[in-house]
Amino acid sequence: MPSTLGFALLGLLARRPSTGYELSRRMDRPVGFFWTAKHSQIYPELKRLESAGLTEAELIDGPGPRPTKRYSLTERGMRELTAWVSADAEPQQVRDADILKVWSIWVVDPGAAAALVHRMREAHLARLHTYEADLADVETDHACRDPRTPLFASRATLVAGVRSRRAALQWCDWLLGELGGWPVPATAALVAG
Amino acid sequence: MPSTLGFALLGLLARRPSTGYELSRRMDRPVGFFWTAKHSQIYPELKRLESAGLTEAELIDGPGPRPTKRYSLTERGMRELTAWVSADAEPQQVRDADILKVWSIWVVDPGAAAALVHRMREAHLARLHTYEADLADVETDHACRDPRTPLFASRATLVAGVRSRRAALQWCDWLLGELGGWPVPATAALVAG
DNA sequence: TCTTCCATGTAACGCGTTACATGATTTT
DNA sequence: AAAATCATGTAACGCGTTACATGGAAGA
Repeated sequence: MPSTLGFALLGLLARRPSTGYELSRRMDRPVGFFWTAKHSQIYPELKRLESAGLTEAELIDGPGPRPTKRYSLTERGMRELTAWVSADAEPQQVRDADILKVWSIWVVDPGAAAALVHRMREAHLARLHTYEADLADVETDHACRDPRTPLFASRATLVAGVRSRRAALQWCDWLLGELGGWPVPATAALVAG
Repeated sequence: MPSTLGFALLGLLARRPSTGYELSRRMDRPVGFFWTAKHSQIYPELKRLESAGLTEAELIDGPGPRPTKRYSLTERGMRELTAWVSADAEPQQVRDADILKVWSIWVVDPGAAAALVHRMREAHLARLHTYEADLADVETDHACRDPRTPLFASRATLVAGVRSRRAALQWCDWLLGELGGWPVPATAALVAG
């Protein structure tokens, strides 16, 4: 069975055939918002998928010193993809370095803590704007309402992004409120006075 | 500079000194909700932190065949931790296999898609209950309101968990609504009729 | 007696990032 | 002429998981 990256590539190829380079470009967005890979990981994985019979390659004209291959899904590849989508997923554990940092936020004074949360808030806000712009773009096509279209699925992931970032923003605001009501250390108090 | 796991361990030791085994138990919750590690990763990392002068170990009585060491933070360790908390973090990229799966959800029929989203919804709900229970426990102690206490930071991370899971639940419900309005394939239609 | 828990480690492997390597075409 | 872009790969390294190894104490 392919790795998670393998299924991401199968998902890209199910939408349309591509070369390795195109796949590494297409990984950027919107799927790259939730799963990323560099080209150095993509090329070997494509070879593995091909030798597993899930994709097939056709040699085409290309610029570089090496031959260019256009990959597409085989029937077996499509079956593997649908099976993976339908299958029960074991619950994944979260890894969030920001929240880990907040878990140790008590070691700095509330002023420095608030500064940290402010920076996190701005990062979430910037990401929210990106998601919203891409979502607006997707929604100009009425096909995005039909669950059988790739565009519907892209829209669903972007909506997930928008909602999670809005929740993160609200959490930052809540946290700033909690930090704000407390006496600040000497330097900050002097500035305030 | 330590790895992210290193800072997680420094954060644990800043709260109280512990042996390697205790640290691997304490990684479970609440910090483990957002960063996990197995004991096989913790023991070598503790050695690295010690040789970097960020922690120090004291030999104590223990059961196993090997000597037991109780680790605690040095002054330098505490300084590294506060510097890391205060420092600007480079934006981390998200990795979410669930959303990746939804990004390919268009390859299955809307009935199977809805079943998948239902299972995701239940997983989020179960996690939400865990977070809420731990949060209720933390909030019995009034120290959780003071930003200079470890309990405040634990509370902040648990609130983050609650809010993100609630957002995920609402997204699942939205997605089920989008999937629901569409004609289902033969077998499901027969059951409905 | 068998299993579980306590307790500390090492080894092998897979996934992911950074860096190295090559060379044509297009842009500055 | 130099730099960026197109384009495809390999190598080295770090982080994380699974499996292996050891042995005492407590409970079923």
